[in-house]
Amino acid sequence: MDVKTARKTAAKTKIHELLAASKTALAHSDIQHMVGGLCDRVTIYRVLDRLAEAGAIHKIVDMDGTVKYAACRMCSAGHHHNHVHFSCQKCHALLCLENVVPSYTLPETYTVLETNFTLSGLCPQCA
Amino acid sequence: MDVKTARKTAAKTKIHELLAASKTALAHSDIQHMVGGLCDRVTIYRVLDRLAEAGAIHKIVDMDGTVKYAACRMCSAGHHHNHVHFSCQKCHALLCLENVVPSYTLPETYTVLETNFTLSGLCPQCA
DNA sequence: TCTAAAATGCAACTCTGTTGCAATAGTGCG
DNA sequence: CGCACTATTGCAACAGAGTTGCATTTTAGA
Repeated sequence: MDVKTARKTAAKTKIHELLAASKTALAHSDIQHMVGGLCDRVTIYRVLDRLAEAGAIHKIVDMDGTVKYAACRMCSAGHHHNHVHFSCQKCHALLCLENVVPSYTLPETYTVLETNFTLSGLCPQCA
Repeated sequence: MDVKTARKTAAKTKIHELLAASKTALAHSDIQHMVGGLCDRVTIYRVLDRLAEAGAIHKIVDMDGTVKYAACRMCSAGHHHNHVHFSCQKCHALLCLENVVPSYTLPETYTVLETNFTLSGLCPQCA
């Protein structure tokens, strides 16, 4: 049982701060640009993985296939990520609509473990 | 107004047939494997683009970011793609649940142009 | 049959993400 | 405080997906 104890590092702290401060989900390239030369490209990937693993952030795949990350905000209780994401086709921002939870009916034969609802269009700023 | 007239080619026919015959959505790599040496890797990309452009197939981004394609079946009327996709975590199949259409309520300030609902878990075969 | 343009093949390239390994730096303990 | 253990980082090299330019082939229509 070798339990790994996470360490506090500059990169981890900075990246988590950036995500927590951002109103929209950020792509790896956004983060890379924002941290400047603080750490390596690979480190960012690894930090994002660790933060996601730890449940501090969640990973979102946009409709166009780009991967983004957002800090978990209202996930404290139960930690479900079945809320809706909105992807703006103009400014390419991806935002979490934490309080929009869609409903659907599925045959019993399917076991749902995760959901991903993404709406695409124009956000309030770009409409 | 130079209208491009589409041509019927071996690659296009074959790829469309494959997609029409498949119960699940196929990735580029699946198709590449299935067509054998019939055509180049790049040609597959271009044919898929053209078929999607023509509305014969639609492009789906899976929850893990992989891109897949499926023939349009029930899209004849209105041609909306707001049905649900199911992604199996075990066999990695991606299937369209054409008759499952979720409902949700969104603030008026958002303009929705496209939707992408993907559920992930275990399909009837793998459950 | 002939021709314009659509489609293909090939090579080279970009972008995103991963992996192995040596070097660096937190963290707990004495 | 100083040490040891190991999580974390940087670097380089690699893998996979997708794109682009260009010369060549092929289709469809006249």
